[in-house]
Amino acid sequence: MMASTGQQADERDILSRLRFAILSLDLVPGEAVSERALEAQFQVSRTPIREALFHLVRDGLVVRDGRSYAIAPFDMAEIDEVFAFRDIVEPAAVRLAAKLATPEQIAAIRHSMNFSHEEFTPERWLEMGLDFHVRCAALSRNRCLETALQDVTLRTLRARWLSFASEEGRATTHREHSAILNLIEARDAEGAARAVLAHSASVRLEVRDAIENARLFMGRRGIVGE
Amino acid sequence: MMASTGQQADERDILSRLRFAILSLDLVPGEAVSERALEAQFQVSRTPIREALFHLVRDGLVVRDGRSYAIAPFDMAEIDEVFAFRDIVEPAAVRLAAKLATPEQIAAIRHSMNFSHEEFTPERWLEMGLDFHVRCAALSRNRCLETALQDVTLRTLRARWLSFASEEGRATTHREHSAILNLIEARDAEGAARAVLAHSASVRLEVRDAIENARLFMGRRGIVGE
DNA sequence: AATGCCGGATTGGTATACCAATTTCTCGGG
DNA sequence: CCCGAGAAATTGGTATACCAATCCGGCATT
Repeated sequence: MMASTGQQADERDILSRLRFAILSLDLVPGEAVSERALEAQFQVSRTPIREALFHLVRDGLVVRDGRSYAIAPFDMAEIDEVFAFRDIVEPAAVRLAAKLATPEQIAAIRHSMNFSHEEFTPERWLEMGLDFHVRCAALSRNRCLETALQDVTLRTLRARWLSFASEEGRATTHREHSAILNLIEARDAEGAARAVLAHSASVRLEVRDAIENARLFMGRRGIVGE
Repeated sequence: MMASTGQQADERDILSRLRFAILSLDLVPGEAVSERALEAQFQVSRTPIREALFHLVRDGLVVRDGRSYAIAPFDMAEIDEVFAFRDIVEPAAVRLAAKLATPEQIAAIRHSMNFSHEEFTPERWLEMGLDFHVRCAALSRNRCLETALQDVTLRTLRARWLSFASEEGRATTHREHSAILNLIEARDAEGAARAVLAHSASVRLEVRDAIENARLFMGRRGIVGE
């Protein structure tokens, strides 16, 4: 069946618990799930399970085929689309951010960035939810940009989770994020846009590697596309 | 209480019925709603009502303040953000569309466009749901672009509904849409991008006008922002 | 042995019952 | 007349019961 994660009734809400189970590959990509099985596993009734599943479908971690649910497989094609999309939207977002961000906002991002980097635990990294890119997008003062980036960021959540397993990957990310933030602070819109594109390209490669490495752990159904 | 729309139990699913009630201003922007009141009005149990409300919150037609629901007021600031976002994303989408669209896809869009224009009924226009912009975005073969445009299009749904009350507004829209589609067909990526921007600007003005005109019908809570 | 049909088990969708928290109303004291 | 305390009603959140559709397996027939 499944491992240790979700048996005793945590305090955390069911959405977080389910998401964690998916991200940690406790629930296998490509595998079918049913509301009732989850109800039994997580010891909550179907109503909140259903609600959580809605969110997870929306976030792309669960897919529906007709009436039945399945854990979303890794979709290489989708990942390419996500990064292509980000390359359109994120440069525009940081250009605006470079114009509009206040020093306080920048400091706040830098603080939580360092905080979560120095004392890294999967739960914290996940709980904080809004990550760097979403918070930068928020600096653009355009909620559409912010939520679009958030949606799209969520779709690579599992892959990033995989690639964040190594301290090295985290360090690279932290360095590039710092650089972007500095450029925003310096009001260098074009520089920030370029840095974002470069960062995107490197993360894209990392993510694809991480999935390839995880390929062995997953059945043929676990990875699709391309 | 409320007008004629939703009393007898239609066949249509509750999400459509609720959305229609909101779009037609049967449910007043800014007004509080409760699951139980809707349950009584629409003669379905709270479970599907909750589900529908979840979708409507996601689409921006309903807002949550703490635990309670309210019909989303028109938000002028949000509308500006929506159009700013579209001006970033849509040109990129049609550029890709101009590269990738097949003649069949273009013909399909043109057909349903003319179809829904010639024999216009509010229900059909609404039911078809995916409208021109979303379908064009789909031509980019990037699902992120498609869903981002869809999300953002939904957020101006009520405003466009208002502006589509006049045959004149519909005709203008139809003409501009045709022009964009022709440019895509001609593989003129830059021309299509320019046409989209021009169209966006004109629609933006139309939409703001429509809301201003509707201002009188709505209480102070019905319009916020700016 | 292969196939097709039937029945039970499982599924998601819906209705309803129950609860705790919040809001609203009322009524008494100042 | 105003204000506040407490009770009653209303709210969203959750659990559960019920239903119809679907899926699956086994048995009978060929």
